[in-house]
Amino acid sequence: MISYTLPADWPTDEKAARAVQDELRTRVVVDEPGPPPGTGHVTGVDVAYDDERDIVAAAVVVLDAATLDVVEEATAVGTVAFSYVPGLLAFREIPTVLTALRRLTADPGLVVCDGYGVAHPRRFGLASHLGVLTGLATMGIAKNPFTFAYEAPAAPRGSASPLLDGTEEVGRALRTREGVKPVFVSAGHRVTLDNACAHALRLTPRYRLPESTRRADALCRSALREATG
DNA sequence: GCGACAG
DNA sequence: ATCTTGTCGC
Repeated sequence: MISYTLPADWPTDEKAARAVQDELRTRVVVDEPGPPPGTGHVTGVDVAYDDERDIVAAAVVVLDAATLDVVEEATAVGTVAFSYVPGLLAFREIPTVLTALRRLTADPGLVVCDGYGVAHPRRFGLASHLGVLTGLATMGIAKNPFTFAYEAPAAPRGSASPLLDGTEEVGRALRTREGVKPVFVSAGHRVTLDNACAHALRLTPRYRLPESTRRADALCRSALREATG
């Protein structure tokens, strides 16, 4: 069941947020392969902030998974109700992201977030949180390894190495461009890590970062400029 | 206790 | 995330 509704008891402080994480983290589904790469839709999600006025702009961009052409776009502007705390990013971004998703008429398909899924201290990063709340298949692609360890993947595009929390592989450092710093992929909800990496490669025919997040990044920035000035 | 720390 | 010019390269 797909729902873009923000829970009524959305937390506003760290303690409540951690309690919410502990309750929802048990609902993450990791035994579904997820949509096959190149089929259906892939939706990029990103947000931009104006720290001066506590404003946040979210953008969702639906792409045709086969051609990477834009199918539909939507934005939303809201108030930041949670400060940045590493590990609690979801509480800062999700409210406005849900509003943007609500404005979509197309099926989002697989949602690609700018950040982590289960590669998270509590195995419940932004992508997993969004997945559990909506029921959508989600994954995360981050630009930094957060607190996790990894060995540099081989130079060729497509090379990967495990992203480790101790001895547990929580994600993968994936080389999307030859000889360029890898991106950090993790499963969010209802997708496999292997499948998430396959999607990540299909989304990066030209740049290090996936087309989905590049598109969403550009859109949320312009939405923020429009809302601010 | 202190520093690090996705965006 | 954000503050920020010019510049090298395809």
